[in-house]
Amino acid sequence: MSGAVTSRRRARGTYRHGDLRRALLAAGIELARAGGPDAVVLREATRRAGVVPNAAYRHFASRDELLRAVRAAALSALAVAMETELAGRRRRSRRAEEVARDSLRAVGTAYLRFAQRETGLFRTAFSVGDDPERASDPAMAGGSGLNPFQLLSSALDKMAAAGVLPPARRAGAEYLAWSAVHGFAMLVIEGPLRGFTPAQFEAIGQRVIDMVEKGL
Amino acid sequence: MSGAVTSRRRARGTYRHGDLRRALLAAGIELARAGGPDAVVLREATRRAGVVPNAAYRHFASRDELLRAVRAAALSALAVAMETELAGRRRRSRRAEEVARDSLRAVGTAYLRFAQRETGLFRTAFSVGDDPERASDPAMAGGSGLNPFQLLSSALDKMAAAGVLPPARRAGAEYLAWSAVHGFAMLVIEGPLRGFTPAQFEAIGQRVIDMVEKGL
DNA sequence: CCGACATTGTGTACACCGTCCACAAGAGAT
DNA sequence: ATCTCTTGTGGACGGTGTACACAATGTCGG
Repeated sequence: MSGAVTSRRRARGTYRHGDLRRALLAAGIELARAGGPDAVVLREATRRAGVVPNAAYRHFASRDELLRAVRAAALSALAVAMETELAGRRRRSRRAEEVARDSLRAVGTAYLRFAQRETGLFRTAFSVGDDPERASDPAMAGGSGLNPFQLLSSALDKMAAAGVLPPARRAGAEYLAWSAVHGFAMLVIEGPLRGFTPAQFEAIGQRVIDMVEKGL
Repeated sequence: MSGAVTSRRRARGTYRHGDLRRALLAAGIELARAGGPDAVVLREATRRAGVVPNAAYRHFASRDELLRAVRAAALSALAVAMETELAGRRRRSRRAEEVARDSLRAVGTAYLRFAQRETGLFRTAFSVGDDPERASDPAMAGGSGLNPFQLLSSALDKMAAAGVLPPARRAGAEYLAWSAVHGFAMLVIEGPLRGFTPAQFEAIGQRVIDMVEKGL
């Protein structure tokens, strides 16, 4: 009984893992996806990577730092989802006003759908505290290099440029739009609105976006 | 060395505690107030009550059940804050429309201020999953017997009655209003908007409420 | 080629957590 | 006074994050 049975470790013959940081991050993401932030447990990630718990400390200073890395990946995935939704709406060219409005709707809709489809990642992305607006970290950006917050800002800029959003109300509009959509997502995911069917979610979600568009 | 030194237990001479459930709940509330839901740790609560960890299991089936009780208390405190804010605005009598609008603003403002002042309790109230809409539990109501959600509904009813909110848009309006305010609170408390000063919080919070009023 | 050195994974250990089980101390009814 | 039910105690187990010493491996200057 040397060492091949106890757990499912040792699929690897080499002493060195080779790509442990990435493996731990991938395991962490999988855990977050399935169970949200609390499910990101360091020991389980190392187990999945086929490595002893302490090995993680060569790549992350603490469980919390691993969680932050997972969080960045989740934000990045959200950014990609937004970009995809945005691209899908650029079909035929229409009036600039309509395009601008549609950008905002695309961002909001992608946000809500992501929250619904990737609940664990969504919760992980927002249930952890981070330093304020460390916006420049490319780890949480999408293909365009913009993170979710910046994508929203860009949509609002477009609205302001198209004259749909009065300049006086442009400043801070991110906060208003984000608040509404984010709050709705949270209430449905782990709040008192749990149990909504996907259809209800979609319908009321669109009404939330209507409210933003109208009330901004 | 019989038993009087090790921890700070045994301020009590009697074997029976007498009011352990309440003591544990009080300790749990204090923990939640100071550190949010994760800080509600069963063993610490028993320590503060001067009792051995397992004693808690005579009153709560699990840590989770203790947490739910704390959560109910937090919701009740929020309801009270709303009621206070509502009462404070009923100064001179004005037009019904204005009163109705003001009720909604009072509910929203109280919500945000509570989130700001009692951050730990606020997070506890909403960061834990519960069965959908177990609305009738009086443990989470305020002095009026209504819980926060019901207070919001009542404000919206008032608006509908006063003709400020078209009947067609009354249904589901709770979700819209709540989403906006809740989302803002979450973003400021533990999201990317952390670091806002109280003044910013108050100012943008009022704009969020403006948006709701206008966009509903 | 080979030994010094930096990197990365291992082993052992600790404190803390939630929870299970058997048992003892008291309260209340008969 | 005894019987029984409730409530607190003691001890244990498996799980977690993490600190420390050590071993295996890669790297680089000679």
